[in-house]
Parts: sequence; structure tokens; C-alpha cells
Amino acid sequence: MYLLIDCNNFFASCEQIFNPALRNIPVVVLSNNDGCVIARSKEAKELGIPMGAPAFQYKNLFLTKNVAVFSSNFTLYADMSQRIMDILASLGFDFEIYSIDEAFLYVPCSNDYLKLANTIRNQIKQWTGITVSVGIAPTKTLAKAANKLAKNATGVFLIDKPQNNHPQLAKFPLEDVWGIGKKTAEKLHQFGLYFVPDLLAKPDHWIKKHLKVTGLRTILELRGKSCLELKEDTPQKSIIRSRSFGTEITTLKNLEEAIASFAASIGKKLRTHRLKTSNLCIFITSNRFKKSPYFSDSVHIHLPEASSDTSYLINQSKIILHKIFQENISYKRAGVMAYELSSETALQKDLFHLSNTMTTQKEHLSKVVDQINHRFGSNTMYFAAEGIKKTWQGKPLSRSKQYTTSWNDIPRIILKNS
DNA sequence: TCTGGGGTCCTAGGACCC
DNA sequence: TCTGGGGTCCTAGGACCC
Repeated sequence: MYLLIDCNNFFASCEQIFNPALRNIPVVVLSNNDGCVIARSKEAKELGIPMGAPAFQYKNLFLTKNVAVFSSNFTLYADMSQRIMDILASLGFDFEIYSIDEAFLYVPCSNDYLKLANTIRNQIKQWTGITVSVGIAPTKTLAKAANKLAKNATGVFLIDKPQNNHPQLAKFPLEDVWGIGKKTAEKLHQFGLYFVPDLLAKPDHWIKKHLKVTGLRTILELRGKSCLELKEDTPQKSIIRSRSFGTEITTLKNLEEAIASFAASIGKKLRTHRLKTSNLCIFITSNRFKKSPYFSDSVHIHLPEASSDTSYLINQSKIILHKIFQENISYKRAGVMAYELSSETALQKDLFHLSNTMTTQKEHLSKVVDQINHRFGSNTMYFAAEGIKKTWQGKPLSRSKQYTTSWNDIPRIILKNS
């Protein structure tokens, strides 16, 4: 059986744990530039604040309903996530970290799955303060559905045999099925299909024709035939760094600095994972919400030799940027993507590319910069090309402290003499 | 004034081959 | 009238996920 463990309202819960005054009141966490709502506490959901809602449209509601609004604090969330994943890993079952707040466990046999799930729940709650829901089922897709049902029940839900036709599954909307998104759901609605049993009644060839192989896989999984196994710890295939700018950019110089920052960040991640990239893509866009004509362009290049050296990646990124930059445009968003990642130890050298001691020295330099930043704090050293002011970076309005990763921010308990 | 960021997988269609 | 058949590889774009 598969167990899907999913943290409830994860980012909002992280905020509530370290600030007791936030418990039982609506809390939302916003995306970069405090743009959209990306997490809501139970109380915030009850107020009808949707996921992804633009914050400015809900400003009044936040005020009148005393909603606690936070800028995102990924350092905190990532650390809390790690603690939870460590607990799951310690159980000794095969498991797959699916996202920052979710993991699948594969438990081949157990006398009492519900008891096991409750033990896991209690332990995570006690050790981290986070409440999780557990869905248990013979396939991953059913475990996702069970998890959804668990959230509305006691926190644990078991679908042992799909053919038992749980009454909850009979009214399970197709758009809530893992793998069926907005577009597919709309398509199915046109055929008069709304709930899981409606789709299960269709023959395989109908599914294959309209939903392709991915759709067929989903249906088989819903019928209890496992098609999706736990994913091995496969190496990453691409790395993306992109941002919407707090202040729109109009000059090439500022855009170069932003792109250089993204390239530097990619370089660091590549080195951390002992990878190199041999394909870069740069993209720049104007504001898609504005009435003025939308501008968007991107270019890929194949690097003559794979690299993880920041100075090289910055240089190459700049060269590509120059190919697509146009004057008199207000740029709202840009990004750098790295593809064709390969292990730094198993690399194909380019016969005609000048790979010399200079290259080796530069790579060494990047690693030294990493070590310095690791020891003295990130951004202690960075490339001048990234710019000093980073004017494009918006300032988060209300970010919580780094309670678990910074000595200065560790919560203090004050004992009062009674 | 104000609308996120980071990923994966699949398919259709073009280019190319014999 | 009429213009093969079978295959691979690559890429852009769509759909999905959190």
C-alpha cells in the first residue's frame, strides 16, 4: 500500500507554530513581491480566500477580517520540511519526497495501516508541531484521493479496495483527481462526466483516444492497478531561476544584473549537486497584465563545454541576452534556465574548445566563493556583474524570522514569576 | 501602484534518413 | 486522374504538479 503524507496548510502552519498568537486566526503567505496568496490557514480558507489570489485584490478583506499576512520565508519552510522528511526516512520504508510538504511511503504489508498512519501523524505533530494528513491506498493516485478525503475527516483515510466504491469516491470530482487538471476536466465535463465513477465506466479505448496515455494511466490507477511506482532518486534535468521584478526594468544594464544574479544562483546549485550544464536559455518578458502589447522572447544556446563556473555562465548569459534585448520596453520578468545537466565527473570534452588551466582555475575560484559564503553567510561574496543594489528586487513587507536556522532568531521563552 | 516560482512528462509536427 | 513507405530524432508547446 502507498501512504501519502501531506502537511496541512504547510507554509501557514510553519508561521503559526512559532507564533502562538497566530493560532486560530486567518493566516496567509504571499509569493515573491508579496504578489499572490500561496498558502492559507484553515481560517483563511473559510474566509473564501482562493489559492493564487492576487494580494492587492484582497487587501480590504485582509484588513477587515484581521488576516495575518506574511511574505514567504522559504528558509524556514525548507528547514521544517527537512525535519519532517527525516522523520519519515527514519521509519525504514521506501519513500519518495514528492514536494516540499508531501511524501509517498510504500509499505508492502501491515496488519493495521490506520494505526501506522496515526503513529506517523502523532510523531510528526509532537516533534515538529505540524499536522499532517495521511491517505492510504493500493496506488499513488488513489492515495492522493484518500489524502484529500483525510483532510475532511480525521486526518487519516484508507481506500483498501477501489471496487468497494467508497461513497466518498462516488462523489469525488474529476478535477480533484491527481493528473486531471483544469483543461482535461473541462473536456470531460463536455462529455457529461463529473465524478470518478463516470470516468471509470468508460472503456479504455475511449480514454486513450481522448486523454492519451497519461489519462489512461490515471484511470488504471483509480481502478486499483498500480502504474506509478515510487520515483528513484533521479538526477534533476533542469534548473530554473526567474523572478518577476518589484520595479520594472527598462535598461540593458539592470537587466544584465538580474540575469547575472540568476546565472550565479544556477552555478551555485550546479556545484552543490556536482553537476554541469551544457544548455542555457534566457527569457525576458514585459508585464502580461498591462494593456500595452505583450513582449516575450527567449533564446537557447548550446555551450561548447559543460560548465558550472559562475563567471562563464554569467558571460554566456549576457551574450544571449544581447541577442533578444529590445529598447523601449518595460521588462517585468526574466529568467535563466539550464538544461542538459550532467555529472561533473563524467563529461564529454569538446575537441575544439579551448579548455585550459584558466578554466580550471575559474572553476576552483567558484568553489572557493561557495566556501566563503557558506562560512560567513550567503552573499558575503558575489560577482560585481550581479550589481550592488539589485533595485529589481522588491522588499518583502512582513517576513517572519528564521527561527530554526539562525542563532539570532531562535525563539526565547521568558519565564514569569507567579 | 499591485497578479509566483520551479519543475516533469507527453505529443504533434518538422526535418531528415534510406 | 496520378506524386511511397517506414522510420528516427529533435523541438516547441501544452498540460500537469506543488
